[in-house]
Amino acid sequence: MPELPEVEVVRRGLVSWVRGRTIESVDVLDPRSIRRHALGTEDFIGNLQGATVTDVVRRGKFLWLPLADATPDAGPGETPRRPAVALMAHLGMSGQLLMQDPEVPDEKHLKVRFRLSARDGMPGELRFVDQRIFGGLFVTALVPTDDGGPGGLSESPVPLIAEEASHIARDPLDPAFPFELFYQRLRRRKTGLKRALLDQGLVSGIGNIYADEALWRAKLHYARPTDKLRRADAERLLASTREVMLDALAAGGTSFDSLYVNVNGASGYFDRSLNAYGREGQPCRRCAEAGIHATIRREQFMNRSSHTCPVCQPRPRNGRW
DNA sequence: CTAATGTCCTGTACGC
DNA sequence: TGCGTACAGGACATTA
Repeated sequence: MPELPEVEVVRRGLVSWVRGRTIESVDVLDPRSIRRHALGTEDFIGNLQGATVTDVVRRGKFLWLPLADATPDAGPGETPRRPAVALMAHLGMSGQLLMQDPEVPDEKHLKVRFRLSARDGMPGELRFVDQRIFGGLFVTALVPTDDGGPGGLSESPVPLIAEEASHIARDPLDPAFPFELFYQRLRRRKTGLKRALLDQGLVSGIGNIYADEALWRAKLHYARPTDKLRRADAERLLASTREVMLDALAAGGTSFDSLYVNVNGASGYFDRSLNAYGREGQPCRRCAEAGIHATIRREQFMNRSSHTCPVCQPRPRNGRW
């Protein structure tokens, strides 16, 4: 279940394999994986064939490969022949981007194959594998951004952002994350804290797992009203998301059922240090250390599971906080 | 405009 | 054993 740390692990893993290489051919084995490409399979392939990958860039959980035309650039002062575009990827629940030798048999859920120009010692194919098909690929325009580039943790940020990701907020690990703007928007909302954390337009990169982990770490309940949240609580919560994500990043991403693996196919192992998510019925570690017996509780919220400690994350009463 | 709900998907786990 | 059902959830469309 890739969230920001997993997507960033994929980005870092991918960049040295694909930068500077040309897409020679594309196989779309399941058109459902490119359903967000409105103009269809032929147009998708036509946009990619012959294009050269210049970078791998991330905003929130969106990942894109900016493309350059394979043909020589237009002369000075002339307009480029084609508008700037990128190959966009979202991993959804179970998406993987794998570098693979052509000899390796197709994965069971292989959806799209890219044959790349040969390079010594490097696998010849980039493969998009996705079991649950919540993820997908499409071609998007690159457009100017007024907030200093895509941000994220990209190595070479360019002043262009993928159009389909331009509504996505910066993430908590982004040095340019605008805390004041975030806090003001949070206060203007009338909803629960977790719902706001999962809104990628407010703060990006957080999914169900890290939302539960960050709320646990900050000792905040998911239903805390956002319109009354104190600045200190918001700051602590943001710091908690950063800590959880940095731990996961250091471990190479989280993995639960081996659906998620990084670009080279290796699973992460951060799941062993989760404190709330998936720990229903088990003791709250923080309370246990204080000599208090408390059991992690799982509740349905927003059609998904929320994990809290009833002792150190008390439910708000009448919204009076 | 905001907030909340429904939809897309497949594989696994589990009760009977 | 097989069958049905619940569950996992990111992003966006739809509804209120």
